[in-house]
Amino acid sequence: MEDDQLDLVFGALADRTRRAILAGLARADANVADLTAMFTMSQPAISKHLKVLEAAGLVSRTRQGTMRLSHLEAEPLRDATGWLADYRTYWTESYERLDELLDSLDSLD
Amino acid sequence: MEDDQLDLVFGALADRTRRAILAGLARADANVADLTAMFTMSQPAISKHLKVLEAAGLVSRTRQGTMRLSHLEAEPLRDATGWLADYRTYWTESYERLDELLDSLDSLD
DNA sequence: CTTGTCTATAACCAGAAGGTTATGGAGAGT
DNA sequence: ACTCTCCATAACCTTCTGGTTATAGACAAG
Repeated sequence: MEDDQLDLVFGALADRTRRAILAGLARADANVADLTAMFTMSQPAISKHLKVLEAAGLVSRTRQGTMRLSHLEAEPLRDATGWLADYRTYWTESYERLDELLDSLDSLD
Repeated sequence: MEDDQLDLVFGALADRTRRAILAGLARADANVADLTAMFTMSQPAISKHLKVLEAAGLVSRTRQGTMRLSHLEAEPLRDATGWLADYRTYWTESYERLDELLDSLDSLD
């Protein structure tokens, strides 16, 4: 993965509002009004966050009548995970939580 | 993991210089002068980056005579990976690279 | 104790980030 | 055509960020 792309992805994830937006979109696609209702924040602020997420490739959007539906695109999250995985050999703590993570990853198939 | 902590970790990873510093520290501990030599950047700039990494818990530092050795603390990277793992079910692309990642994670024990 | 090396800190700067309010444009319905 | 809703954009403000240079502090060695 390109450094530029990682900048955008990690940068997008560095804001808790954007992480919360992703969490919301994980449950269901949503329009801007829906997302604005989820936060104590103005609608333009949400639109800006969506633009950041879109630039990072984490969200795609389609017109649906007068609305614009935001959809989670989780692919870059895998790429980011791939980058992080390079450091797994340096995870030095007890393996409890690591096992947990591995279990959850294994449960994929 | 706390939201505050994730802010710091993802924020720290959002800069390519800091990611490169982590990559360097993965190979060996290093002092500020060493790291400064690795980049076309002033020493204070590197010190600032180290401060950010330290705040995120990704680097610890010990005095070694007149030097200060920086040491990689990868634990927060695992926490970040854990957060990202919640989205694994939304990785929609072909499973080739995912399998690769799972293999590498499995090879841990 | 003076000198030299390594690092931190201060002061500064330009630009990016994250928020606001105000406004304008696009579609659907009447 | 009007209107209402949904959303984007512009303009603005404040704070944070990432860099700089200049300087001061800590430690080792003469």
